[in-house]
Amino acid sequence: MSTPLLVVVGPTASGKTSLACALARELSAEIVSADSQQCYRGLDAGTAKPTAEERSGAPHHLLDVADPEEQLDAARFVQLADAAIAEIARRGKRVIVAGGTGLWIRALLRGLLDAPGASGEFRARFRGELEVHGLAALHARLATVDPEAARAIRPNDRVRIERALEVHALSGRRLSELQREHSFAEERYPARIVRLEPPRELLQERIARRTRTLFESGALEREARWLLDRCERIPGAHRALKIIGYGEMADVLAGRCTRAEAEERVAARTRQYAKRQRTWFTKEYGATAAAWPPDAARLCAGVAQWYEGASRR
RNA sequence: GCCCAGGUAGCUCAGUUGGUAGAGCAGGGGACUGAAAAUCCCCGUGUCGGUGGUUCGAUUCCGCCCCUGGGCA
Repeated sequence: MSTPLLVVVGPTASGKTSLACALARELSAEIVSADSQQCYRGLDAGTAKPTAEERSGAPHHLLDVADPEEQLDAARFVQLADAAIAEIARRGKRVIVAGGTGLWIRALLRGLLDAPGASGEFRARFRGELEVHGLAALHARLATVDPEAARAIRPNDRVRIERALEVHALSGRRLSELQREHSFAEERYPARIVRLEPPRELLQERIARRTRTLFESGALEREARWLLDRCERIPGAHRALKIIGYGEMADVLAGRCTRAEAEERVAARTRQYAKRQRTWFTKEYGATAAAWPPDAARLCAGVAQWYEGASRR
């Protein structure tokens, strides 16, 4: 697996899609999306998925590969992305990875630790115990089976306590040990990072504009209605209501809040999300200078050379 | 014009039997190994509407004034 990857990262609304499309056209590349929400069918405008025009200009992969009730996770993403990358390379095209899900991109580039995947059975049991004993008791249990993980995980972080206990219950191994052994040592692909980092004020303006359009166009409402209908018929679909926008629109449709309140809430959550992404990408790739404002033509020149060198490795 | 209720953090509000005040949200920073648009942690000085008075001390009590609701005329 030595296909070189040009990886475009950045917070939501930073212009990853349009930059990736521009680069793809110039470099004769195809785009692999690394976005944990755009992979779902039916959630388009709400997840700012590339439009049909953008997609026809540059082939995209890993959009619309699951229904909202199907849970895609980091491991599954890596499998799908590996397959897409191999297939693109086989056709002699270059590969651009673009997306905002830091965990998934890191998993693709550096791998995940060798641990069992999510278990529905374990998680159902965990929920039952949480109900009966409370989270503090479960954190205490983690402290007995994996003290190091218990120290690293905050007592209120239900998701991580659950995962650490899950790994131990299913594999008999401590998550903390597996993490130490793995430590992202593996380099799965030669990668060149392009990190988009717009100034805060500009990003907030773009987020406000995008949110405005989402509400004005009626697209979010249409998709939310579709999703709500699906929730009534298909177990697990309600999970998608956590995606920024859909739950808020569901509140509007149920009369729980006004459109203006929902729009403000959506914009705020998007800003907060963008901040988390900025923190992640700065920590992960802060060594490479941020590309802002992005200059597609200049990037192309440097990147084309890099592809040749990296491919020959 | 009169009566009532309010005016405290960017917003919504709590509170101080007189010793200059704190929640939620917003905002800022951070963590993150199969839920990641998720989950979690840290960060709170603001003429307590204005102005006089009482008091050692007033955001708190009293007077007047201004503003916002609601009611009566």
